[in-house]
Amino acid sequence: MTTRRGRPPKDSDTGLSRDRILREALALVDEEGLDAVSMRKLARRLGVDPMSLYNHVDGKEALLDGIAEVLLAAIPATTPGPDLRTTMSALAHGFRGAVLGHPRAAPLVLTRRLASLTALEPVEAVLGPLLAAGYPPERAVHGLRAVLAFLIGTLMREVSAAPTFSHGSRERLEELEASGLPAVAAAAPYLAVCDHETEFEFGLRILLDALAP
Amino acid sequence: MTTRRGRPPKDSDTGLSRDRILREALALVDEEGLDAVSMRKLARRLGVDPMSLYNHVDGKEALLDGIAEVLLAAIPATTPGPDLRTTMSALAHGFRGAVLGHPRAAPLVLTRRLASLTALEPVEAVLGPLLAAGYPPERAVHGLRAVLAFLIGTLMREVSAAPTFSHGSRERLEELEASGLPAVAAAAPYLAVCDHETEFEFGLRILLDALAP
DNA sequence: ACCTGAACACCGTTCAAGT
DNA sequence: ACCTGAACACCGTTCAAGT
Repeated sequence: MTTRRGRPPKDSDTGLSRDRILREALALVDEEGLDAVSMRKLARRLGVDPMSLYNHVDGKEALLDGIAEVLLAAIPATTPGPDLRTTMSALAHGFRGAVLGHPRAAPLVLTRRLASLTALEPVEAVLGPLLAAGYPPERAVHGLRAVLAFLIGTLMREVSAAPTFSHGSRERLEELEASGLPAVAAAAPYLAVCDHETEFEFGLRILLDALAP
Repeated sequence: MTTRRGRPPKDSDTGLSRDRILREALALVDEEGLDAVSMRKLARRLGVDPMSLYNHVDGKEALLDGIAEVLLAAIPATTPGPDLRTTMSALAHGFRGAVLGHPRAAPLVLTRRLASLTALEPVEAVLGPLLAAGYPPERAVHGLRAVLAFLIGTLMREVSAAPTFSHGSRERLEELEASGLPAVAAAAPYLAVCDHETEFEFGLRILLDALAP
């Protein structure tokens, strides 16, 4: 909220800026999905020539990276809790919350190799307590990566961009039962349904049991 | 290798078929990457009008789903081993091998919600031993899903479509050390490097310790 | 320093026509 | 049943021109 060098409020209406572009782009993704994003459509929404965007953003790929970074920046800062387990759990939930806040944009975070160092604070917040608890740094990093891999995989599923054997349709259940595969048939009622919340907690618990007992 | 109703060998040269299209598409992805895939370019490679593809494939999205299923079909059949742990480990390695066989196509498998029931045999191969060992089906499914989430997340990273804090560049190391974040700086040498093989084994071991002790 | 618009080389897909 | 090609409504980005 620092005043902006006396420029008139025009700035936030017609004045373009990387920030305004990224915010509008995220809104576009939220409303119409990732596939609907195009430089031209985004420019139309901003009331601007498509080429004007290139003054603030390095092309479409960079635009998508920018959106991903906006999401990452929304991970709430986490102060170390009473023990390792609760801080790690809080961070995992914070990451999940930030990503699920914009489900249609989520694949950008989960899928792109981000070059920048956004999201380094959350890493510090995990690594700090682990090191303080006496974990050797190498093992701490392995642990961090295992949890992160799990988070990325579950979130991809939650956001419905990854394979499940579900979405609870009646037919799905019948297909599974008729598959001719005995174990699949026996577990069909559970395969046909997927409660993301409990799947998330289940996997996270297992990992934290192993890492922060 | 069943003979094809006496049609001349022409079939595999100019004759189009879903199979030939998918094989050529996978080759195209392997050579030029996912972004290079277009119906028109694929048709050019097949020496055919772009519109001819639509006689065998339902559009571009369906084409990409088809490629993903080709990859999934390459998961080697796994016969149950001596114990739970080795069969589950074998399956995880089989999945990883199939995906890493076509790294540039991998995101298709890891990222798309597949409608079809390909890859149901691997599920049977995991669930069977779990149920036989007395696991309640609900818990078996949770376990399966936790492992799958981890696999998807790690593979996404291996295939370089997901965030890391590495690829072992000298500068990366220095950036991390200069980040001002003490734990990040302390663990910098390990953060700057990522051996996919050992990360994979580490995470898998933890999960299997919890699921098949 | 920023914005514009024409132009280029592409896309996926519909549709009517051919064999 | 399968293949074709013109046509439509889009793309991302370069480049020269404006202010």
